[in-house]
Amino acid sequence: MGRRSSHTAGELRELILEASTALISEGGLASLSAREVARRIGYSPGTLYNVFENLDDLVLTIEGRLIDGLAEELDKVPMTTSPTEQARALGRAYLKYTSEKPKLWNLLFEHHLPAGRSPPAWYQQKIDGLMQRVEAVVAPLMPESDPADVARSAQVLWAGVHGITSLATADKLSVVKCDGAGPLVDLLVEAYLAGLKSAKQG
Amino acid sequence: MGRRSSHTAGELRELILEASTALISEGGLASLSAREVARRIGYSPGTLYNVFENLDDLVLTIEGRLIDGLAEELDKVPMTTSPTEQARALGRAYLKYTSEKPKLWNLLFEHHLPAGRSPPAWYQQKIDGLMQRVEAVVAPLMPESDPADVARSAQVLWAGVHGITSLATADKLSVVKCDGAGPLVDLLVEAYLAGLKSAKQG
DNA sequence: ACCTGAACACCGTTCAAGT
DNA sequence: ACCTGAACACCGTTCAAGT
Repeated sequence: MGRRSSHTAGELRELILEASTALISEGGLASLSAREVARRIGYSPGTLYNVFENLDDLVLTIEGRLIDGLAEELDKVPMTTSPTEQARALGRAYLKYTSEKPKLWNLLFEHHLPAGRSPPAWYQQKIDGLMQRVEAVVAPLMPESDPADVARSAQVLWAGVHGITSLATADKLSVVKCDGAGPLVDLLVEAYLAGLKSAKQG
Repeated sequence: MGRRSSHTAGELRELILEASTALISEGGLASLSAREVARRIGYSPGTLYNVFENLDDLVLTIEGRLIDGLAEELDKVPMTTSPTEQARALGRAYLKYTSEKPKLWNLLFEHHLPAGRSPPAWYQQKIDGLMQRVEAVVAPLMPESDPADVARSAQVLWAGVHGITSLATADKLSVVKCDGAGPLVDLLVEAYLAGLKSAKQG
C-alpha cells in the first residue's frame, strides 16, 4: 500500500513503545509479540522492523525508560534529613516504583540478550547512575572508609533492597507478602547501616 | 508407530527432564521448547504431553528439583559454629549453588504461570522449607524477640542474599561483579546481623 | 520513502489414527 | 497402552513488490 503518513516517524515509534509497554504491563515479557503490537497500532508486522532493529532493541529501549523513571523518583527524595533517613527513603522509593508496575520492572530480569550480545553502553551508564545515587547517601555514613568500601557497601544495600522487592513482587517465591515489604525494607536499611557503623567503630 | 517400549514410563520422564534441564542450563528458559526436547530424545512432540500436562508442568517439576538441591546444600552447612558464622555459611552456600548453574536457578524468576494459575501446594512448601532453615539460624541471635520478628528478620536476610546473587548473575544489571559476590554476601550477613543485635540491645 | 503481506522457519498443544 | 504426525493457531524476521 505504500506510505501512510498518518504518523510521523517519531509518532510511530511512540505508538509502538506504548503498545509494547501496555502488553508487558499486563502479562509480562511473554505477552509481547511483534505481531500483536502491529495489530494494536494498525500496521503490518514488517513496519516494526523499519523502526527497531528487532524485538530485543525495542525491549532495551523500554528498559532504558524504566531506569530513567526510577532515577527521577530517586531524585525526588529530599536530601535534607539524616543519611539513614535518606537511605530509608531511597529504599521506599525503589519499592514504590517497582511495585506499582511489577511486570514492567520485572522486564529487566526476564529479558536476556542472545548468547554473545551485550547491552549497549548507555544501558550500563544508566545503571551506574542509579548506583551513584545510592553511594552519595552511604558515603557520609562511612567518613573513614575509602571509596571502594563505600561502593561495596552501597552495592550491598542496593542489592538487598532489590532482593526484598524482587521476592515481594514474584508470583511464586512469596517468602514476603507484598503489603509487608515496606517494613522489611526499613528493617534492612536500619539494621544494615547500624551494623556498618558499629563495625567501623569497633 | 505405536508403543516403543524401549523406555519405561519413568525412564521417559527422566529423559525429558534431563534434556529440558540441559537446554535451560545452556540458554535459559527461552531455549526450552517441547519440539526441541522431543528431537533430542528421539520422540515425537506429542509424547511429552503423555508425560506432562504441558510445558509449565514440566518446568515446575524442574524448579522443584532445584529447590530440593539447594535445601540439600544448606543442610550440609555445619551447625556447630556461632550463629553468625552459620548465617555466613548459609549465604555462601546459596551463592555457590545458584552461581554454579545461574541460568537454571534463574528459571525460578523467569518462569511465570499463566494469569490465573497459582503454583501447586508442594511448591510453596518447598519454599517454606528453605525459609525455616534460615529462621533456625537467626532465632538464636534474637532470643528476646517473638517468632514473628524472627521470621521477618530471616526473610530480610534471605532476600538480601538473594538480591546479591541475583544481581551478580544477571547479565545486564552487573552492579556486582560475579567474582566479588562472596565478600558482599559476607558483608551483608555480618553488618545486618550486627545491626539487628545492637537494635535489640538499644 | 514508506509500508505491505507473503514467505520461511519456527513455536505449543491436540487428537484421530496407527501398532 | 503407547506413540505418531498432521493439524491448528500462533511466533520473529525478511524482503520483493507496491504506492
